[in-house]
Amino acid sequence: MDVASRREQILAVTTQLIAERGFWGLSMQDVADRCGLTVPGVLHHVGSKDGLLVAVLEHRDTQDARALAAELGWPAGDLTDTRELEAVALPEVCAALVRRNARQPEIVRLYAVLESEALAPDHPAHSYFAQRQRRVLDAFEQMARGRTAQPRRLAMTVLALMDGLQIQWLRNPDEVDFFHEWEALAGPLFADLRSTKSRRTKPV
Amino acid sequence: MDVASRREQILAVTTQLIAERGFWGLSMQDVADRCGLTVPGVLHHVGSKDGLLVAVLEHRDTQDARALAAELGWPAGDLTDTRELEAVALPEVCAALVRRNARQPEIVRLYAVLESEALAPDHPAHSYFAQRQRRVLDAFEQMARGRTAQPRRLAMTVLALMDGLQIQWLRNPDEVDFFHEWEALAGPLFADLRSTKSRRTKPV
DNA sequence: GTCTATAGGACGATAGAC
DNA sequence: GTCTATCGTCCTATAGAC
Repeated sequence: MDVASRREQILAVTTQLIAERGFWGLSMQDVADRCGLTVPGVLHHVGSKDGLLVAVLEHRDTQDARALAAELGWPAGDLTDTRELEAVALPEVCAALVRRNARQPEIVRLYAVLESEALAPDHPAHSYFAQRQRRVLDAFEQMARGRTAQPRRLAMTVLALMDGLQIQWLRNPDEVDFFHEWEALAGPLFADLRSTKSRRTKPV
Repeated sequence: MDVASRREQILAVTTQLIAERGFWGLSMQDVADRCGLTVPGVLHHVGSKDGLLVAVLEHRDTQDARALAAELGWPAGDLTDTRELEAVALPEVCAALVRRNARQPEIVRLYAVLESEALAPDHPAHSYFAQRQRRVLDAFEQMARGRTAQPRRLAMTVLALMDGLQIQWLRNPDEVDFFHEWEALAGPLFADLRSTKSRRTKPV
C-alpha cells in the first residue's frame, strides 16, 4: 500500500475511534490493530499521537469545505473566505451544513466529543477549537449583517442551536431527523431576516 | 476525617478532574493525590472507578435539584416531580437554571464533557444521560403545554439553545456573560407563550 | 479507615534490522 | 514502509498489616 492511501486509512480509522472514545481514550494500539499494522508502523506516518489528532482535524477541514462549497454550488472557497459573505444567504448555508452533517454522524460525534474535551486549556486541540468558533461566528455574523438588528447575537443563536440539536440527534439518531428538526427549529429564527437588493446565491 | 466528609472531598475533587480531563482521562492516582490519600484509600470509599463516576453524578443531581427549588422559592421537589408542571412558567425555570449554572462553570463543564463522551453506547454513563435528556425534555414540554402549538419542539429548542450557549460560554468565560446572553437569545423564543388563567409560581 | 506492597497490564515512544 | 524488541511510565485493583 502506498504512502498516501495508507495515511488516508489511518485518518479514517482514527476518526471513528475518537468519535467512540475521545482523544484521551484513544490508543495507538487500537489504531494500529484496525489498520492491520503495528504501533511503530502507525507512528511512522503521523509522528506522534498529537500529530495524529492534528492531521485528522486538518484533513477533515479541507474535505468539509470542499463538500460544502459543492453542495451550495460554489465554484471554490470555504467559510474562511469572507469576501462578500454579506451576499450569501445564512439560512441556505445552515441548511447545507446540517444536510451534510446529517449524512456523517461519526464525524459529527468526533467534533462533539473533541469540542468538549478541548475546553481544557492544555488539550492539544484547545486553540484549534477556539479559533474555529471565532471563525464560524464571524462568518455567520457577516452573512446576517444588514438584515437584522443584532447580527452577532443571531450568529451565536444559530451556532448554539446547531450544536445543541446535534447532541440530541446523536443520542437518538433513529428517532430524531436532524435536517427536518433543524428546519422546524430554525425557521422562526430566520423569519424576520431582511433580504438585500443585490442578494446572490454565491460569493465572488 | 470522618466517612461522610471524606467522601464529599473525594467527589468534589473528582468533579473538577473530570471537568478537566473527561472520564477516560481521569486517573485514580490524581484523585488520591489531591485528597492527600493513596489510591487504595480512595477505592475503599467508592469501590471502583465506575462507582466513583456514578457517585459524582448522583450527588450532583440531588444537590442541584435542591438548589434549583430554593432558587425558585419552591418548598421541595425537583424536575422529576412532574405533578402540575403545566402551572410552572418555563421562562422562569430556564432563567433559574442558567443563573445557577453560571455560578459553577466546573460542574457545567463536567456535564458537557461527559455528555459527549457518553454518546458512545458502552460508556458507563450512557444510559444516565439518555434518561436525563428524556426527563428534561418531558418536563419542559409539560411546562409549555397549552401555551404553544408545538410544546415538544419548543422543549427541544430550549434545551438545544442552552447546551449550545453553554459551550460558547465555557470556551470564553471572560467575554461571554452566560445569563445575560441567555436572556437575550431566549427572549424571542418565549415571546408568544400564552399564559394560563390559573398560572402559579410553584407546583403543588 | 488508611496504609504498604505488589500484581498484571496498557500506554506512548525509540532503536535498529530488513 | 514495516517490522521486532524493548524502555520507562502510567494505570486499576487486590491482599493484608495496622
